[in-house]
Amino acid sequence: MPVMPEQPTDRAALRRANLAWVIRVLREQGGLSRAQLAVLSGLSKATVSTLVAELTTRRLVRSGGVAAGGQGRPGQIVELDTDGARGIGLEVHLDHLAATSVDTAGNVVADRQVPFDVLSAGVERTIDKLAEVAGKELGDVVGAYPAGITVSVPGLVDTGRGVVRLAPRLRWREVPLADGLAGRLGFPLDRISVDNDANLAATAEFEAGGMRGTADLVYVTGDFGIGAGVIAGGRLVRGSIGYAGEVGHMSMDPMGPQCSCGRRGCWETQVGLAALFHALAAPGDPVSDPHRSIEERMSLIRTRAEQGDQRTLGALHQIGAALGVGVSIVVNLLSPAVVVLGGYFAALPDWLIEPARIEVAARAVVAEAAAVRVVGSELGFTAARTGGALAALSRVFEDPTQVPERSEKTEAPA
Amino acid sequence: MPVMPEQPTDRAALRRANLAWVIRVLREQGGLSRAQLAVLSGLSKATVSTLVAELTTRRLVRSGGVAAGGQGRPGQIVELDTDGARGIGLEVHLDHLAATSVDTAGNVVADRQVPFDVLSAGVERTIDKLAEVAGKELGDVVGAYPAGITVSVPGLVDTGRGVVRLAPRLRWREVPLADGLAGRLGFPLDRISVDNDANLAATAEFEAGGMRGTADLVYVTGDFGIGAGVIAGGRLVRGSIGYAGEVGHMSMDPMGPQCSCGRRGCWETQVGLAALFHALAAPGDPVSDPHRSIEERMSLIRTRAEQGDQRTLGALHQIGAALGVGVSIVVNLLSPAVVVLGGYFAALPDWLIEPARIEVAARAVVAEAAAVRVVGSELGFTAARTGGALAALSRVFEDPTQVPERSEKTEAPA
DNA sequence: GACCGTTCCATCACGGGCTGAACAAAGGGT
DNA sequence: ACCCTTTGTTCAGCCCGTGATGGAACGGTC
Repeated sequence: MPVMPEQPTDRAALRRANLAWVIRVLREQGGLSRAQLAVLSGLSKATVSTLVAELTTRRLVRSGGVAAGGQGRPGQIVELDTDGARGIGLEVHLDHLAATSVDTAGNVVADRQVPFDVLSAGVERTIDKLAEVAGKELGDVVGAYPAGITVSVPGLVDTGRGVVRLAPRLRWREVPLADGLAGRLGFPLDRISVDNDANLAATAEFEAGGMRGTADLVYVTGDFGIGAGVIAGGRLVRGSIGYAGEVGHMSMDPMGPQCSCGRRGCWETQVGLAALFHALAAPGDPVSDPHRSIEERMSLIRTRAEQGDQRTLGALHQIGAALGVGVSIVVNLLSPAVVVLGGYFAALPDWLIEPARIEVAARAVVAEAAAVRVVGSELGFTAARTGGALAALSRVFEDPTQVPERSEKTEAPA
Repeated sequence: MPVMPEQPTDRAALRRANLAWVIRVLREQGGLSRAQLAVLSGLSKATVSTLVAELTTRRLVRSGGVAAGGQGRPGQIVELDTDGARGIGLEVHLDHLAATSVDTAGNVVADRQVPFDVLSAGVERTIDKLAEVAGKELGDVVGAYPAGITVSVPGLVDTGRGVVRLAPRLRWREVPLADGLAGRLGFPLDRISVDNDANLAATAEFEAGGMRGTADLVYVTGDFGIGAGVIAGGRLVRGSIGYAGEVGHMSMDPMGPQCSCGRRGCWETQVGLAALFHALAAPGDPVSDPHRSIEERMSLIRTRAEQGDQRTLGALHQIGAALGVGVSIVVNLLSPAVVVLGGYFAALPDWLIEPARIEVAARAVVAEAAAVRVVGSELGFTAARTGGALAALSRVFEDPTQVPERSEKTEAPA
């Protein structure tokens, strides 16, 4: 039985939609006067005034001075009240836990990361520690409304129930993460969600950063595993069971090297971190030393590339080209405006991304499709948790009425 | 500047949304009483009654007898009035033009196909003939409201302007098809649209047929070229410039055969019709004879396969497996619930689809993803124009108020 | 067959939200 | 100073969904 795509609308929903519209347009266009909002929306000035008044009592917008220039009475600017609400993103990673808060303008206002060995701690103690980190982050949200918490996990997630179905790198299976956090934090379960790291990184690029508002965008994670987050038509593509974006095992070469999954020539064997280390370092080379941090090893590689080391440059070029071949498949299938390369790809942009661009351009079906932009992520390794924070905040933009009203008395009289 | 995703809502939009909801739910669930509609929608019975009354004056719903069983007063069934509106789908194909009309229940009520050589006729005379065919189809729409016309074209389309950007097989480039038809037919331009054949075939499978309502669905065309139509989350994925679905030139094997695009190992070289004919027939074999129709040649192949011809069976198995490898890439990226194989794939289902299924299942990242169903299209070669008709009709489901009101006097008194 | 309970549907006064016009407010131009 | 322009608020009005009420239709029961 197909699920009904949209709910029928009553008056409250009408109001919610219009409040949400005002928030969205202010977020995208910055401060505007009521009159400008009325023109943009097609609603009457009276309606806009009441909408702004209601949003003000919920501390989602505030007065932002007067508009300069022009003749006639200057408009009073309405802008986002960035102190009104916060979204919180948490991140579970193999070797650390992290938390990030964003305000309604999309600015990161707090970020903390603690080293943590998830494998040796096990599931329960990891959730304990994650709740502790989240609790501190919630403590930093002083006057603002904590809209929600979204946890980024490198694995397959049942977003409906907040359960991590399978995260091989964490050795997690069927972990009820949202429940665990809700219980430990005393935070409402329906405002806690869990999602895949690639999906959230794509969300971050879409909602904030340089690619903001790009409705068709693909984010590719670069780690030992390769994953993708797909945004099409301004919506995250999850697939029928929420497992979209599993591009690491695309078959790229039937004669290629053996993959951990048992098959040959998966994309991961060509462009994964293991492939990078294998291609540019002999055994014993510090670059291959698993005890060093990824950042440190990236820094070593960067130094060698800058010094013109031939083996390093050759390996990077080869991996960049293979990256481009895989990206071209995604591009031809989905025709995004931008492909954002994250993880280690973004750490070595000068040597990986240009070869990838060339390959993508050469494999575009038509010239226009070659106009796709292939860029490194500006958010770097914080993309996933930033995306989580933005995703948590987005519920406010969809339904501003869930934010509690405050006493209107916030300004001192003259 | 990002386009504002949704418009602000005024009261008329509220009404439209609720009218549209009633139509949609009746289309998916069949006839329902007002009371059932009220429970399903959460709206009051009073509101449902007024909605039904308004839809009745527009001849989109009608009374459908009384509900049997149960105690209390039996409900009066409200059902779609299938005579109220029609969607018209046109199809431009290399060797024929065709038209199809569907009623609001999704039934095909008229279908005509005329042989036509698009290449020798040229653009203008093709549009002339297409308008003639469309005019006859419009003539069959006697009392019903013709909601719109959508033309299926095997090529890249600017759906916003109704222009065929590039259709190599038709040798068309920058053809303003919607304008041409509107002028010749005297039909309102804003109700004529043009779309890619794979997109429309995917729409047809999504809106009608056995896969109806499957929100995540991929349709793969099987012809000389290979294309895909992608539906994700119940929405057609067009990509940033409308060129999504160009899967024919996915790089499957760096050492594979030369492709017409200049590269090696494109998927098309493995599973396109040319690959099929090459694999299972020597030169001079009637199966390779380009003067015979595709249907005739498929029939020959089917006969040989049924007789157990080893070369035929081997070739089909090999192509089916290559089909599965490509499909697995799409499945891992998008995680659809169903992949529908159309074109010639659907004409040889017993020999192509089973090997494809095996390959897809073997390449699924996790067991649940292997649950994807790989099926042949039931709509066969009419999928694209049926999808066009359904797409044209869908504007009525989105905004029922565009259908003109009629005099309420339709039933004879007792 | 009369009565009752149940369910369905239409009607109507009510209320919430948007609208359009009128009006006060705040600036620039002459 | 005066006028013009533009902004934002106020208010009566309208539209649409709501909840209550009551008639209608049917099964069950005595």
